[in-house]
Amino acid sequence: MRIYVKPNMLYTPGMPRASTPVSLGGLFRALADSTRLRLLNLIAGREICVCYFVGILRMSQPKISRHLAYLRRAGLVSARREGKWMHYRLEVPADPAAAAILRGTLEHLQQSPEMQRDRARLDSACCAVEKFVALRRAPQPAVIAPHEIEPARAPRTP
Amino acid sequence: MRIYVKPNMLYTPGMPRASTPVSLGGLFRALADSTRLRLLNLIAGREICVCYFVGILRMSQPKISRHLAYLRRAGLVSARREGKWMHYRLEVPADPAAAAILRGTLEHLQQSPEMQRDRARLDSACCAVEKFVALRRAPQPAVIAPHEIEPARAPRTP
DNA sequence: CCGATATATGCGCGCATCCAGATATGATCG
DNA sequence: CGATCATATCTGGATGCGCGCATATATCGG
Repeated sequence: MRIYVKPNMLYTPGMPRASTPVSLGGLFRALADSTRLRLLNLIAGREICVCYFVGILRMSQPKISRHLAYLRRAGLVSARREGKWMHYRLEVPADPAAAAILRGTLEHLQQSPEMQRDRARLDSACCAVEKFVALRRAPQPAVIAPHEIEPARAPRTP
Repeated sequence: MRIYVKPNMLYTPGMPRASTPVSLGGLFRALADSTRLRLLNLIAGREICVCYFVGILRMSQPKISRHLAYLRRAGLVSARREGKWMHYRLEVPADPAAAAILRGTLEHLQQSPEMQRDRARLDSACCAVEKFVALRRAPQPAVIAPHEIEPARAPRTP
């Protein structure tokens, strides 16, 4: 059940090196692009398939895919294949500092008008798929339980 | 009382465009470099002169100066000239989201061993200047009152 | 197997950003 | 003024990174 990492997959230059232990520098590099911020904003709390991103952000599919790959290499999202579709979900960095910063960032993003618009488009796309997503039977985004994406919120967990 | 911006100063390419209203993307770009993170870690809470950075981080003076210029253009630090010396201090972004993220980042940086080492070197440099700073009479870093750099932190402020 | 579909990757361009080394600028001192 | 010091900027080369376009890969339906 490998998660889409081909055995002979080349190192694609221009991607953050660390994949699991996101250093803060790596985290910020991953966040330093508005397309990736919009993707993260949409992905927060749900598991979404790529076609929604393409339809909602109205960007080319390779561009979306490339940024998702960047986020995947940075350890901020993970992918699950289901048939033809790839579902992305937020992945909480192992480094607690990085996790806290990411969480705070996502929180602040929700106050941006553009981000709210994106989320609204996603919500309506879930009810009227063909309106935004040019795909016939695109799978619905699945909401993820809050505790799955907001770790270490509790005071103490041994 | 212009703050070191020469009237005919060229636009230095490769710097973030926005200087005052730091968008989140701009903030993250400014934070996406480990040298700048180390500088911010040292600068947090003090007003420091450039020569300390050079001595403590053991990097070339132009490199330090360039990253400080980057941070200055990003609106994260400001500079004050005093004779030959330039003193840098943290500048809180106008955007409250950016300010919160910056504050949180600085907080988390303090837990990194490398950052703690840097701060320790700075502390001892204040007592034994010539040991780290290769300058004759380098001015001492001045501590800045917490409320000046940590806005809206607190119900309580001594 | 074949074609369609969903997604990922290769390639090339252009600009941003890194760095080291050289040099310019601004201030102080003799 | 001229020397010196602290700092900033320029130069040039290597690399990072975003983009569009073309193409590869994986899966599904017939």
